[in-house]
Amino acid sequence: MSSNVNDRTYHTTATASPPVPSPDGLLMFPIDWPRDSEASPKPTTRSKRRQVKNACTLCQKSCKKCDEARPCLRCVRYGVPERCVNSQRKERKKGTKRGPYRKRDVRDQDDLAGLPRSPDEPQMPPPPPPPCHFPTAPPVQPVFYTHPSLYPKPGEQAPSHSIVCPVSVPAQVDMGVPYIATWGWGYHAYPPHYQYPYKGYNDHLGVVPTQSHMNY
DNA sequence: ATTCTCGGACGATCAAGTGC
DNA sequence: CACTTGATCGTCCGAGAATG
Ligand SMILES: [Zn+2]
Ligand SMILES: [Zn+2]
Repeated sequence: MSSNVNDRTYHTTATASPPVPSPDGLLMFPIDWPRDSEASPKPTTRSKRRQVKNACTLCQKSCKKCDEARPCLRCVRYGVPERCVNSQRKERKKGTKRGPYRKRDVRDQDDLAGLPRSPDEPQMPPPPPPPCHFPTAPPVQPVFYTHPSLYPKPGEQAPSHSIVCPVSVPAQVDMGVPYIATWGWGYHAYPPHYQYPYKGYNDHLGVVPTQSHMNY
């Protein structure tokens, strides 16, 4: 046991702080995710991780935190609010036999753990693969822009301007949206009909270009 | 150093089982 | 019927790999 995973102390005190060097692009910025309503004064008490009921497809694909709003904060931050849609949830299986239940006070006999509930109940032999991470990303146009209204019309000159973004954006963007990061407070915008100008862009899993992809 | 991938812990949901 | 149990499904943390 190298790092006790039960020891997770979610950053309950991470509110209104400067950008932190986190590998997570979005969370590098002081997005004040409401961890738990009653944030205990002591960071020693682990607060429960709050999950949204339904992440958007892009956050889901990136295995990153979403929020209830549509468009979600991530999509807004990355300038693709129109692509922020709820992911589909599949219906739960019905008709599965479960066998008799145990009572609360008789559990924790520690040898009961792992034993089948019923002698004739095979209880889930093959665990399916984890649902996280789409096998393949849906085809996305490798383009990026700040807002659809900013698209030049097809045939126009390639934009050499840069559009100021009111919020700074992270260096790492792993959500499945086309986006170009900038290091500072502005970023360039390109209309969808332009070719992706960067090399090394990995469209697989919807990865988007980052600082290292920029070479112009 | 920075970016990206993804294993798996954790949380939410809800049908099956239980008791009245 | 309401309540409890626990399997299932989904979210997303964060370590390690990959890349420049
Ligand atoms: Zn989202
Ligand atoms: Zn979204």
